[in-house]
Amino acid sequence: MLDIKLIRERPDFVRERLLTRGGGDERKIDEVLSLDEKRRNLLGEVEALKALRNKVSKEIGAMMAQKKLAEAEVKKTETRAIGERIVELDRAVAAAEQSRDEVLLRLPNIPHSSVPLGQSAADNPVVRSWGSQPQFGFRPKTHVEMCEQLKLVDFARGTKLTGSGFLLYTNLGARLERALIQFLLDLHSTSHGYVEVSPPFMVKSECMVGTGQFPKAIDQAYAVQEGEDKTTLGKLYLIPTAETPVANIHREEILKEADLPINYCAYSPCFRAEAGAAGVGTRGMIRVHQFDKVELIRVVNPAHGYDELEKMVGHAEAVLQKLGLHYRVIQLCTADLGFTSAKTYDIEVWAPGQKAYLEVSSCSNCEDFQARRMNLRYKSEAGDNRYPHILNGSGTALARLFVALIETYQQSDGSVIVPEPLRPYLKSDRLAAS
RNA sequence: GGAAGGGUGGCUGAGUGGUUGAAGGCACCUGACUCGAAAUCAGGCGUAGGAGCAAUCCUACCGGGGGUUCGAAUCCCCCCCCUUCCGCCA
Repeated sequence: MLDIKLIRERPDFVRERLLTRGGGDERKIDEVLSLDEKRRNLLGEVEALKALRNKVSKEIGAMMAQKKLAEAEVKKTETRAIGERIVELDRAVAAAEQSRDEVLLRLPNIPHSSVPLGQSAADNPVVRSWGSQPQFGFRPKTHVEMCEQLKLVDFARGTKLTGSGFLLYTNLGARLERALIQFLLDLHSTSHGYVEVSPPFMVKSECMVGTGQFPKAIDQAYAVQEGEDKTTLGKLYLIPTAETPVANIHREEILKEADLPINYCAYSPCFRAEAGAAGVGTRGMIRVHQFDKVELIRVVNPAHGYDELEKMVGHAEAVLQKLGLHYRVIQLCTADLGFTSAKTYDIEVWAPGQKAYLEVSSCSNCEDFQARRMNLRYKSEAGDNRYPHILNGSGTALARLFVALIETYQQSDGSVIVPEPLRPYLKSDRLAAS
């Protein structure tokens, strides 16, 4: 959530920055300002009345103590009307505040000044790349062919169980998935200084608001119903990423400055309705409704937010380097930036069977945008409460990593060589049809 | 799910309708004393919103929400959480 004070004091700056996103949100600034002014006017009015009521009530108390009962009764009768007016105005203030916040909660974050201007994803610059596209002496297969031949994933039965976009990993496929999760968690927790956590896979709507999925993207979430109790429907949501529960761990808290930075890594399945994406890359494992991911979350001092973002990208890149997978890092331009992010790098891994780069990580600094929504603060050395920067990065998403891995390491005989770092986890150096 | 007890400031712990944003203690900060420290003494010490150039002032907050009242931490209703016991259960 943007700071209402910033909008009040520098509306032109906010409008100009939002304009670079191309979403038309800058047009809502006037609405926010007028709702905010309405709220403040009502607030001033009701607070003056409350001050009056408090004063009179004390006077009544004093009269009662002096046994001037008749006089007190007269005052009480006079004051009754003030109370009624206060109730009305309180409701009006709450309504104005709610209207203001409804608009405010749907405004995206302001892009950082270092983010390149652009009109679409086509304008995202490539920052660097690592390795090179592997060459094959044969036509490389797609992961779909390979999964079927090696029986790594049973697409048909996954669909039978739940529907399209849900995967049934089988045998060595299931083992590989589990090996990858463990490899990733071990790497980040032992080599990169992240504390491993294992969060709930369902959260309350407050958490979804905190990390920015709600209210705007509520159509992308799966809501849960408890047993036959229909009143519970919509109270809990399946998480679209571990970022949601993990970034909210300290919501409503005031941390100490010395507690920062806080670094968490977590595995979770991710549930995404992908509403409106039907028909787009629906075949195979590239775009599914449930996938595994290891997420990195950092809560840092704002002074170091952007240095820490660079480091976090490095942590995600280390995954692909260790696995020997060719990738490139791109920076999202203003038009492609996610709702909560001020600056984002995406990491795209090369998948030879797809002849395409697949996004396996997105690393963002959301600055204080999420901290403000979840009321997460830290007490500075100076003694005042401030909002920390919250960073999130995939380290990395699994279904696509799985794809890149088997497509990259496929052999002419149809088997897959397992890269060195995974062998201890998989207890095998090769995936082959049995 | 049932029963009982309980949720007050960083901690502890008073407070059952009227200068209580909240006694006392601990912790913390500043000053005095001291070569320095400890002890002691004096003062300070919550969060948020609003008005104001500022000093400062006002409003709200005692788990959350609603109600009664001129006035609620205190009374009433609903909900949440914690502890213990019982039931159920991987």
